[in-house]
Amino acid sequence: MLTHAAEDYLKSIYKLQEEGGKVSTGILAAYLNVKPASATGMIKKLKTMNLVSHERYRGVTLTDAGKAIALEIIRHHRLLELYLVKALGVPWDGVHDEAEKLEHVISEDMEARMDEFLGYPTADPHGAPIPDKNGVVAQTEHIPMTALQNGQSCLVAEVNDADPALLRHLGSLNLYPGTAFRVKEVAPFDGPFTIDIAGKQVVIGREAAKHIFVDNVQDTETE
Amino acid sequence: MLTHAAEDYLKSIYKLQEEGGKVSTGILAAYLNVKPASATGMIKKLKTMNLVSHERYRGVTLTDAGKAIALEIIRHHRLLELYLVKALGVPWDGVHDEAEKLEHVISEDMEARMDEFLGYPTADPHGAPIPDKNGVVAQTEHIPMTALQNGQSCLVAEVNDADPALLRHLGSLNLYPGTAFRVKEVAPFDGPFTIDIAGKQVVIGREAAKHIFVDNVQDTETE
DNA sequence: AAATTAATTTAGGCATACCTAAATTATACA
DNA sequence: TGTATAATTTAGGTATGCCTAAATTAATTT
Repeated sequence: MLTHAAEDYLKSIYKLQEEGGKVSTGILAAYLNVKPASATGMIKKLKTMNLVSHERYRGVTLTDAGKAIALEIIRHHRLLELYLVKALGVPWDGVHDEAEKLEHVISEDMEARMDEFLGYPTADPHGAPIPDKNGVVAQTEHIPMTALQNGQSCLVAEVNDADPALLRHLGSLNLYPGTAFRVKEVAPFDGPFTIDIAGKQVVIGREAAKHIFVDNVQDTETE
Repeated sequence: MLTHAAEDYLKSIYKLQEEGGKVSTGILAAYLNVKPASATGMIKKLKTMNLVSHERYRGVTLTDAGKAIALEIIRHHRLLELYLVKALGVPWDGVHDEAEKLEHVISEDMEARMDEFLGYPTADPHGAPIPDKNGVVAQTEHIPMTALQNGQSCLVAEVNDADPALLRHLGSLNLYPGTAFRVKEVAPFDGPFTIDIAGKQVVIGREAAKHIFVDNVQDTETE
């Protein structure tokens, strides 16, 4: 069995690979709040286990075996987040940290039981896809909110789960995945967004908007 | 924060203190499947943290602070066991190992939410008392089944949770805490027990009986 | 009381996973 | 192309928690 740290490295490499592309030692170290030298050491170890490919100075890539483990951990994490919200009523800004600890520890049996309890869900409370038990991730098209134009309407698809304070803020505005809103005004020079949501008018700062992703974007009349 | 290993030591010292009395380095090491030298090392560390008292060659005792932590971990473990049975339908012979891993990892918030979900229970699925959130353990009088005489009836109070195979066996006989039975015959020379349980007649081997504890013992007519 | 046996502790080592500091390699620019 | 800068790796050190083997202390037996 792998150590928790090794699992965290694999998970992080997967995520960085998804969004960025090339995963350098430095990027990985920064992402994990660890010094580059420490990342070098772990990469070496993972390489001997055939979980990553690595060429000096050229970055890491997951092997199929490494990717399978990364997806398994991500599946645990996201199932746990949803389970904590649905079964125990934990607020959505609290589930990330709890799941971060539990994901390394639960058995396959518990994973299966939570999956069944939740009705085989495909997204966690923040809208991130839950890989199925074979590691298949439903492909989704999420557009950054910052790309929206005046007058466009859409559905919240996903929000970044890392910052609890941001999540509390978004929760207070009801910006949960699945919620519809319409862009009323985008202030110039990278200013804030004014949106219509559930009949109310709300201002979303640029920084917050960067952490929100949407889909079902449609052009509507600007009044 | 304490390491998982340190928590396991405190928990084990507490349990050995409960049943036995004096906890020697060797007993503790054997209980934890560790060499005596390793136990010596951890005891030293726990002593510097004022969690145990220790005199060379005279055994360990928990300080109040150490006892509080031990009870906290035991509370986690037993709440988790009951939660896994009630909320996720895990069979009672599977919950011990799962709880053993989770007990070190759950937050106080999760502990409180499980406690509420379960209705502030006082015993785990094996009948062991769950300390309350202040570390108070309800005192119970559990008599070993091996002390029962012909014709006595009683309620199952607690069974040893360590051996899954035994638990499966007891489960198949419906010997869960709370279940009533009556001793029909005790075979001489430390032989097996024949009991009446839910209308059926069942034979319980001596070894199994050692792991069963009862209460509400009453003398009934021997037919 | 001395000698044997058992329990405990000390000493020294290993693996994990982190760190800092120094050395190396690659890249960018003048 | 040579040199400065940035990224990466190597080298050596820390702490945890385990191990074995040797030394010490206590308890038991005769």
